[in-house]
This record gives sequence, C-alpha cells and structure tokens, in this order.
Amino acid sequence: MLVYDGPAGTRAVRLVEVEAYLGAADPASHAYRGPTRRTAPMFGPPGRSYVYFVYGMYHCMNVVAERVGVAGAVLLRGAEPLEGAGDDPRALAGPGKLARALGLTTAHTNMDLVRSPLSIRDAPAVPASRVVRTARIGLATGSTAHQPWRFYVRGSLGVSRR
DNA sequence: CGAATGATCCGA
DNA sequence: CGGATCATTCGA
Repeated sequence: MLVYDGPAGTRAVRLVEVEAYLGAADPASHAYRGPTRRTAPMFGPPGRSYVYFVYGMYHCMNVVAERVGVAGAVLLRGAEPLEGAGDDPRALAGPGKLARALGLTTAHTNMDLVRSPLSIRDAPAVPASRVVRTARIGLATGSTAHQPWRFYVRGSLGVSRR
C-alpha cells in the first residue's frame, strides 16, 4: 500500500497495477540515456520516489528499485482507495490519476519512502493466481516495448486498462 | 535558442 | 483519433 500523510490529511491506497522500468537496457525508460537532473532519483538509492511531470498536466510516481548507480524503478499505475482517497477505484486507475488523487507533484520526487510522510508499506499478500503479467502501456517504440513488465491484480477496478 | 516530444487522459 | 499543455531534452 501507498500512504501519504500530506496537507489534505492521510491518504492511503492499495496498489494493484505497476510497471517495471530499467536503465541502459530499456529504451522505453527515462533513464535509458543516462542520468539527467530530472531522472537523477532513478540512479539513486532504492526505496525512494521518482515523480515526473508529463504532457503538461500529469504527474506519475515511481519507486526506485536498484542500488546506487543502477537505474531501475517501478511505475505506480493503479490502486484501490483505502483511506482519504475517495471511494471510486476508477479515480485511481492510471498513473496520472493516482498521483493526482494523492496530491503528488514533482515536489515529492526523491523522497525516502521508508521514513517520510510519503511511504510504501506492506499490504495483505495477493495470491499469484490473481496477478496478471502483460506488456507495458503507452510505449512508443523500442526493443523492450513488448516485454511483459506490467503486473496487475486480476479483476480490480483500480487497474487502468482491463 | 528553438523545436520536438512525452511511462496521460478525456471526449467525440 | 485528436487536443490539452509545458517541462525537459537535444541539436544547432
């Protein structure tokens, strides 16, 4: 689950859809061409956030997943509301909508997700039989475009495309 | 400095 | 399928 104790109170959601992004080996990744000011968190320590702004109006959040110097992150694409996040899972179905619902912006990039108001915590385990693995969404081109690096919980209304 | 573009979403 | 809308990135 993802918890944000922010200015609007505590908001908690149960993550049901994610995608993995690598570095130099993944043309679809922001980290493909090496670190920049924006993507620096992707090359930093694991367990921190990487939030970026795109299409002039949306923010998307990732969880950095590799050791320092190695790019790797998990894009949070969908969730179900638990607390303070409304009661409609469809409002959390999609990375832009998820970030918006929690009130996340680029100010929340590079935060320590273990010890900060924005945190990732354990949630009840999901049986492997309910986890679906598919290709990632919204990628233009690239050799990794068809890799099955998207995971979601079968049947959840918080999944962006079903 | 200018131009292109994007890990999206919504509405027609 | 196109438009919204702008920070970031790359090339000149």
